[in-house]
Amino acid sequence: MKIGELAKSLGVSTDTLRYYEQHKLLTPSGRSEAGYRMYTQQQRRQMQFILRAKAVGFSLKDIQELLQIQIEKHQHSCEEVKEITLQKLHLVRARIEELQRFEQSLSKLAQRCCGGPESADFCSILTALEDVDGTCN
Amino acid sequence: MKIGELAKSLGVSTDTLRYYEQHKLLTPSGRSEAGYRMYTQQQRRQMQFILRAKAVGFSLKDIQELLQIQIEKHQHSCEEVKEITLQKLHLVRARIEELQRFEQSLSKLAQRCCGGPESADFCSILTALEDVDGTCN
DNA sequence: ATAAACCTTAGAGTTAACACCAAGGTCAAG
DNA sequence: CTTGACCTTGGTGTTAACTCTAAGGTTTAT
Repeated sequence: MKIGELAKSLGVSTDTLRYYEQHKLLTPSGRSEAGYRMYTQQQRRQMQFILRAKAVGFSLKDIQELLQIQIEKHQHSCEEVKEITLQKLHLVRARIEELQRFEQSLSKLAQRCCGGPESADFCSILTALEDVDGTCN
Repeated sequence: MKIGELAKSLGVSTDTLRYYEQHKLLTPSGRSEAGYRMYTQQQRRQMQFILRAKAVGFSLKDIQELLQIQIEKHQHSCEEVKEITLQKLHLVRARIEELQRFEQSLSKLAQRCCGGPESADFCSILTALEDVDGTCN
């Protein structure tokens, strides 16, 4: 299968497939006479693995590791795989907490602001950001 | 006050202050004879405004808008300010939801994996990522 | 035979918010 | 008078995951 067919069948761009090749995530099985990249069902499955891993939040760098392990499964342990997963989980949770702090601050600011058409001279949002004691949180 | 003094008093780098100047967030009040940037208390307050806005999750681009409004308050309405705040709030919430989906998937994957020292041949995480019906969510 | 659709490489551009570097000028203290 | 701390500009580097462009070769359908 040529790059365009694989791309279309998975809903990604050909650029993405070439990018993944460059970054050692998916190597075509070979080249046609004209130099075109050729892919088999095996590569298609690997690309699906990549897409599923992306869908659960793994970065391409994580996925590289996971692929390495997947390809040589019996040389690796469950522990390794779980470790990668847990690390990502912690990272995601930390980011969620940071964003939740933002959410708290922003929703409080928004709640206290009348949001009307009057001049912003006494806007509570601006005041909060200006003043030392403006409650931004 | 010179750039280094302002920077130190606010816990930012001089690079940051120059960057903000380039991006129209904070312009020094003038230059000394030697060409050094000079700042007044007014600029210091503006920088604090910027830092507080950053702390609640606004991007520098948002802050540009907010500053514009703050500087010419009576030509703008509360509505505008609240609109910026609400837009950011929606964006933050959307990002949180995306990350929470990641969190769900990752924690389920992690829970089902034994994480032991045995070979990854039958690792449930890898299996989930490989199979069409592998429950990644 | 030619046009449309596909493929190739290499490289630049995108976004955010800085950090870092080089080469040089300035200022205060001892 | 010299050392060290500070300042200047202009430029490059960082991270992630692509996207786009240019200039050209290939295949397929009519």
